[in-house]
Amino acid sequence: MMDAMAILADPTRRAILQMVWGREVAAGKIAASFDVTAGAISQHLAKLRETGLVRMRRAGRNWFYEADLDALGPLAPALEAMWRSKLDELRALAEAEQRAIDEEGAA
Amino acid sequence: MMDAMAILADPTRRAILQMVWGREVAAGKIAASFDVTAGAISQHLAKLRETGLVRMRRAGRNWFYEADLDALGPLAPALEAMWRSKLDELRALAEAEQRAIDEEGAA
DNA sequence: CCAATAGTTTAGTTGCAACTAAACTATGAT
DNA sequence: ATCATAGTTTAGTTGCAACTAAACTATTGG
Repeated sequence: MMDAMAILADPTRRAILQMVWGREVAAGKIAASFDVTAGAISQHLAKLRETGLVRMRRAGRNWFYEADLDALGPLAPALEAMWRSKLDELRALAEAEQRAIDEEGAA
Repeated sequence: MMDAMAILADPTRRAILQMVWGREVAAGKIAASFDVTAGAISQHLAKLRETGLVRMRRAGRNWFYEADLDALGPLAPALEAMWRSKLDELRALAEAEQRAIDEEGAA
């Protein structure tokens, strides 16, 4: 079996985890937001499930997944911080672009 | 290039990082503590270096490596916590064994 | 200058993780 | 019962990461 760190090494799996962070999402909805096959996503979900990083619940034909923050232990806050700082970077970039546009107008 | 998370997915690289955590260690000393070739360890060190996760300093024929805690960002405390809890587990295990021995003597 | 030491770098191999396509399972609707 | 939907599972392919062995670079010591 792969350890938690190895599971999180894959960018697709990290994106999945981010998607089901704090809320349940159906497998189909997850699969739809990636450009790989549903089978591939299902395999990623299976690995996340086997490591206990996500919980699963079936409701009719839908399988709802959600991150298990407790199982992630110290990695949970680390991931949140990384995602947050990534958002911060994007915001900073957007602001820098806006400034560039403003200065262009002033020149 | 691999991202920090992918770099840390490899158990050997994590063990190297733990070894140079908070102190400089020569490449040779690092390599000696693993059962793979020095070349393999050098390649791991190169990846850690390229990602900025370790710093390097040459002194004569020796190359000293040390973890760059700042570069690890939110992952630094997470790794420390994981290592600490691993130590805690080992300690708990050792204590349980000691108790078993004590009870055997008492029986 | 020559040999030894400390380590890196390169070329080539090998195993495994991620993927696709297709088969399969289970539920819901008609 | 039959078909559609939602998803998993399996079989097979492919690319890449980790490894070894060997060549190479740079420094120290005689």
